[in-house]
Amino acid sequence: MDNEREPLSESRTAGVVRHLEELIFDGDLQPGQFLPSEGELATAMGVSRLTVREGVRTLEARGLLEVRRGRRPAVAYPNAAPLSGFFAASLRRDPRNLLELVEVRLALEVHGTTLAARHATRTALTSLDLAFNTMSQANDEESFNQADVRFHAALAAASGNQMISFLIEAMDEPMRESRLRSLRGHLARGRSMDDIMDEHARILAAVRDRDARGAAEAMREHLIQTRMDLRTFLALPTSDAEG
Amino acid sequence: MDNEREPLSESRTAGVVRHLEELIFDGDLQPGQFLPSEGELATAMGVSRLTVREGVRTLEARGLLEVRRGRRPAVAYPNAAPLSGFFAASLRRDPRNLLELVEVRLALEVHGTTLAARHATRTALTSLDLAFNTMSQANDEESFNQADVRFHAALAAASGNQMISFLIEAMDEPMRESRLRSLRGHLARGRSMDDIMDEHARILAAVRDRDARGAAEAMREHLIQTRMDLRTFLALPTSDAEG
DNA sequence: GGTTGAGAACTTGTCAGATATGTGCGATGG
DNA sequence: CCATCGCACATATCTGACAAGTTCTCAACC
Repeated sequence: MDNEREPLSESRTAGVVRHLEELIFDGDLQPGQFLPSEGELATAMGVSRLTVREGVRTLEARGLLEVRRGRRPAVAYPNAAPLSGFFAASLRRDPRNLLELVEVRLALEVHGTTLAARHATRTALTSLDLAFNTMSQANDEESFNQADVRFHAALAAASGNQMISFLIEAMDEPMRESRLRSLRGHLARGRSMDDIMDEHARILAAVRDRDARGAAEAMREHLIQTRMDLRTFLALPTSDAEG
Repeated sequence: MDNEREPLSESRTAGVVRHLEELIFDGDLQPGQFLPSEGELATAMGVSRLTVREGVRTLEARGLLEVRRGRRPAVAYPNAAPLSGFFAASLRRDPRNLLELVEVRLALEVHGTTLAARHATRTALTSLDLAFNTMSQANDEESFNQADVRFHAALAAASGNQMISFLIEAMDEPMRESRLRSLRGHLARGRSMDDIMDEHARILAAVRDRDARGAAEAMREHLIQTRMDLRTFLALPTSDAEG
């Protein structure tokens, strides 16, 4: 019972999508540069403007094009929007996916921290310092969380691996709410803000010392604590297994 | 000089997208179920069918809808297509991103293996066995690689974390070509297929023994070898740093 | 009664043409 | 030289129409 059936010939919209992809990838178009207008593309490809529009929409949703009224479509700078959309949709579909996302984040951040300890440039370390200081001076939950996000983003950036950066960044927005919950759980467990600052301080020190293993371990411990905080808030068993 | 300008009121298409998202997420529509037809949606939302179509296309690109000619749009089952598209686009934009992807994969697979050792069900172990045996009996490059992919996919699935599974799966297709390169590099380094099988055997054994730490370590070593293989093929320095 | 098959009804895919509105550039005037 | 005002161009959206694929209905047939 193979119910799958390939269309005999790809739809015109699919053809437009492929054509546009070729323009973007193989057409020597740099991010920020403009494509021909919808009308021009339509006549060039022998389809109606409507069909071009649908293709353009598809590539916009994939984060490859930037469309604004009155301007021609522009090649987008690489960005994490598609990832962000994916994670956000996963969470909206089933909030239980939050715990899965936390695991992904743990894996990526621990490895990212390893890389950061090895490759962080001076400027990367500077922005890491900045975020850390902002955190320590924050006097309300909101600004603290904001600085916390910036710290982790700066650390991901320090890894020199943009893919990791994008993934971390993409999870920030969908997990914004969970950060608050985690903080509540943290306090509910009788722990203080100083603990959190200590954890971050250890990470920062190890990265600065180029101690890859120590930095990874510090990050791992921090994220395991965070995971327990979240589980506490969600009233789930707080297994303290290490990984 | 803030050149950003928010549109005074969101475009109608954006409104349609939000409306459709609400239908999908909050509308008690299960994957596989159908939305109202484009025409019905159009009259219900007071826009033209064209506008509805653009919204539908957007959500299709995000992996939330499945559209086929003659049928109404259906809610899609959660899938990794958007992730796959993202990774593929990243690689097409700049093949150097391959090494970054390898790092992401290392982070996720190592952690996924840890989870697999802890949580793998009996059936998950069975399919892992199956993939392993298929690998060992493969007699050409193509079928070997195919079984290799299945082994890693089964391992990711055994972690019980669908998010990790999706991410691994999403990287498979874009990295298909690199797998061949890695194999070439492997042989170029004077190593044999038996080495690869040994590495996999160690992983499998540790997972079976519920030895989370050992499984993670075996996977890490395997992926570091693979990374070196790839670097050899690409004629890059093969740093053997651990992480 | 159950099965099959031909349409009918519905739905998406695509086209054409038209209007509204935002962008950018160049002419114009101070 | 510089600000401003149009005008050409581009996207956003609508209407109406037809082609082509899918599903449902119902009658004819075994």
